[in-house]
Amino acid sequence: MQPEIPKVYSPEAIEPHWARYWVEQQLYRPSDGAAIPRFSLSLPPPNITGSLHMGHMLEHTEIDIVMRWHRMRGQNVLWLPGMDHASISTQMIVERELGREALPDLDPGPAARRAWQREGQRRRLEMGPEKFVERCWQWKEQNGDTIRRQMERLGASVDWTRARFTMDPAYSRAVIEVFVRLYQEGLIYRGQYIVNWCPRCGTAVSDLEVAHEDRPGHLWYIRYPFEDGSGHIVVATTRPETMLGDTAVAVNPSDNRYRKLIGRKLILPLLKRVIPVIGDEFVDPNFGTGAVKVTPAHDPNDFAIGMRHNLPRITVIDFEAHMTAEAGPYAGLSREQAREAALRDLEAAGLVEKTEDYQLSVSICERCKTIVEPLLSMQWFLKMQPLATPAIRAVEDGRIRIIPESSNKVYLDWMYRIHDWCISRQLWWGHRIPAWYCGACGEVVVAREAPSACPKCQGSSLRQDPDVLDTWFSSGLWPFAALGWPDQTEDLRRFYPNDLMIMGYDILFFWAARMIVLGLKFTGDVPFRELYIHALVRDADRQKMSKTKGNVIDPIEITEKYGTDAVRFALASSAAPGTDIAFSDDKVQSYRAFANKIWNAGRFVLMNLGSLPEPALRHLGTALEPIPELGFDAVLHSEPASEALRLADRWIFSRLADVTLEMNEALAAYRFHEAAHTIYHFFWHEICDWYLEWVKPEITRPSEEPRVSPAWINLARVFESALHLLHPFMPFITEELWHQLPHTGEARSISLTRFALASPRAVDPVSEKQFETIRELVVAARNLKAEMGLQKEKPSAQVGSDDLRILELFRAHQETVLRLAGLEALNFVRGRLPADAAPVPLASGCDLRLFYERTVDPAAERARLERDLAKIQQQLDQIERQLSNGSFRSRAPQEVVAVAERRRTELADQHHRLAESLAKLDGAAEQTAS
RNA sequence: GGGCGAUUAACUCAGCGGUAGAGUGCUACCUUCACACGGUAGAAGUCAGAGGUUCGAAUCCUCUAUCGCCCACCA
Repeated sequence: MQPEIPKVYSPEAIEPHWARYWVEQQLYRPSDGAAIPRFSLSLPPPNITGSLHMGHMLEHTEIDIVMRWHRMRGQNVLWLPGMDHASISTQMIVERELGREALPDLDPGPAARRAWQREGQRRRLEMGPEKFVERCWQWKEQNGDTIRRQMERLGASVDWTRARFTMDPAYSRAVIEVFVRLYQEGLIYRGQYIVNWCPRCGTAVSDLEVAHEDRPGHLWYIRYPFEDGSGHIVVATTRPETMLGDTAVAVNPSDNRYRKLIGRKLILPLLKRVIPVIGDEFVDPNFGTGAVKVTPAHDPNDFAIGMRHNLPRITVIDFEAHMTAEAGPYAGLSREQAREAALRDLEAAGLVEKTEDYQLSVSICERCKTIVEPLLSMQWFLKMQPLATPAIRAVEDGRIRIIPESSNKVYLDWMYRIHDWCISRQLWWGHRIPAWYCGACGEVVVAREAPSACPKCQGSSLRQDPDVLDTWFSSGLWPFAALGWPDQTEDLRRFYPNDLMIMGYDILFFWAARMIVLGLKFTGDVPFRELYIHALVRDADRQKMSKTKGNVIDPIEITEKYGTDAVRFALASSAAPGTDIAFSDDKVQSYRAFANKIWNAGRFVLMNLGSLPEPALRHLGTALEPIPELGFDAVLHSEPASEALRLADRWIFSRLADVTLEMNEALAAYRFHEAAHTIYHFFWHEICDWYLEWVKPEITRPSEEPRVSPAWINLARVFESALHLLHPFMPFITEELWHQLPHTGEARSISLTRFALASPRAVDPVSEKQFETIRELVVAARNLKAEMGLQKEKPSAQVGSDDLRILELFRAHQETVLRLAGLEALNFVRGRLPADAAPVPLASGCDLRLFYERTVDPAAERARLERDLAKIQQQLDQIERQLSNGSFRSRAPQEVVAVAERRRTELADQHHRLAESLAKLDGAAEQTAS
């Protein structure tokens, strides 16, 4: 007994140690040789804005499982880590920090957050870009470090020597290179267009960063009088304040009500501007009044109409969502105030025909929830159409496989309808746009490096564009830029394209689509061959985790509470593709129990190992060295062993082979939950419940032999094999236990060993069948004992069968059966047992009875028999119904019919014997009664 | 307005054409020398509803209901 192995597993006692060990030993650098096959993946770089959340942990767990699995199958694995500068998020968080420093006394909460944000923004503008960006860098150093420590703690087997940050000088060079080349090809352009403008963030955002929310609102019907006083047209609008910027009213030219009015002039109410009635196909005659007010500067549709009809664009709302001077008397009001004022004035002028309640979809800034204002502004855009075509083809022809398949359609639908991408942001933290403007002649210079003079007029007053690029522009380069592109580095050559990418469905468009587009454009190859889309982690009530709801689970906290392995396993076993994960403490607890089970199984092995003499240990160490697959069954079968051990060993190795194949298949298809359940069940309910119990006497018997018994060797092999299979899911506990097993030679980590023990050759249906037969007997005996209330006793039992081979099998394993079933003795009878003993009929065709002193309550006995009989009856009915169906026999596969036949025979036999026992019982009762 | 997904034991979820499964919880018994974060045995489900295809459907098809998500330039 080694007292230093505690009974209850404490993850905190070993996990930090191995986490450090893996990093310090640099175990997860791929080898330098040209060893193929390789397997590569670039980590979706977490934003430096925060610490890791459960979504990251799920993602990192899934990736780590795949990486460790491939590594243990002998592949040269690169998992490249990194972090993203997250332009807009970081800027907001750093602003809030500044605000908090200025107003430290506010009670934390939504109101305080808003106040800090406002104050922080003010302070940012005060301090200027240089100082602010410096603050961001400080934040990055601090937070990047936190994230890295968290990843280490969670056991991510990444190669830290290759870590990248999206604003590293080398990475920034790639970003500029891409921008310049796209510009030179005419794919990047600059222009005044309607963009989604967030007045709170003070920047343009892309379509994807705008969320839509249905809110109750109104539809106001407003009269626009004709210039000549001959009546009016009624238009319907949800945003009356924008009418100040109207430059036309549009109707559908095919609309008979309005057709003849096209070309006439209206007087725009409130501002008294004269605007024309125009005809445009866009207008839906069936909506509202069939006449639309056109505001080219404040609505994307109207902008398009304006383009077609050459309408003026009048900006009446500014970048802070206040009314401009163009709004006349409303100038200076907020958009909300302007709406009220305009309605009041229209009402007063009798121009509001009616008001209807109306459910409208408002656009809000994904980040700060402020209502987005479509505004005209000068921005940089990337033309997507020409780039989308190859990106569509790559997925359609299978060069990129998206899993699960349903995501394919989502991706393609979006790609087919793609719009140009606004890539400039009015922010300070990020990649500065490499464009310079000449103060003298207005020339725009896009270049890799700051030009010293204007190439057109030689003027020297060049000013760089103050804006930065959308974060996703730079992260879109991740799979190749992180490997050193634009230089043709060795890493790029060896690890690009990546074999796999794993991400959540929430960033499929933001990121996956852009990586595919840019990867194909700049490397001529796909960025990754497979894309696995994982689910989102929600709380126990399926709510999204969010700080405001207060339901966020911190990965480190829960990891410290239950152990990383338990949390990882809980995530992996819940990760069925397609559905989000409802995550709860309960789940983790049950896998902590699993870890404890593994620990104690290990303790059992190691404790007994401790009692072995030194030479025996060396012998075992040698036996545990990886052996070539071919040698496996030779070793298994050549060792002399008792009949009993050979069956248990053959069975467990057969199951081990099955399980290994199943797990490999599941993991290859990213069915993490399936693989997890398979190993869970195998370890607990086969290895622990049956195999360990079966071989226990052999193992616990003290030995002074220099060579350990075959039982020992096989136990150690099974246990080590199970550790191998578990390792990708539970790296810490398996690493610890593996190191405690005797190994000869250099043993650096279980994660670097190759799993070679499970040969398909070990699959042995005969042994599995024999084992099942014995298990049925043991379970039936235990059951009967419990039924009879004999749990505490050790009764004797009798088995009867016509099948001598089964009796022979039981006799050979008599000792084991007695021990596992808790029986005193077992005797064998050729033929069936008498019905008046009310034996239990087994599916294998045997009868089992117990001998006991106590007189049995006939009513209880009867209840048992009736219950069993009813169960059998039901099953029998079902199968008879099936077999009596002629078309089943003629149409179902032969195999299926044969199985059904066999099953019917078994059931009919059991049914017959139960009925017989019941009849005897009734007969006896009648006799007693008479 | 389009599209996708879910609906299976008290709870959380697997299974997705051939005898209804797991974990948790529940019941009874057991502190037996790996483990009470344990062991043994057990109870528990007309697989949302209605049609259809099939020898056979929880599984495929259609419709309905409820819930959830994504996309969309209907003022």
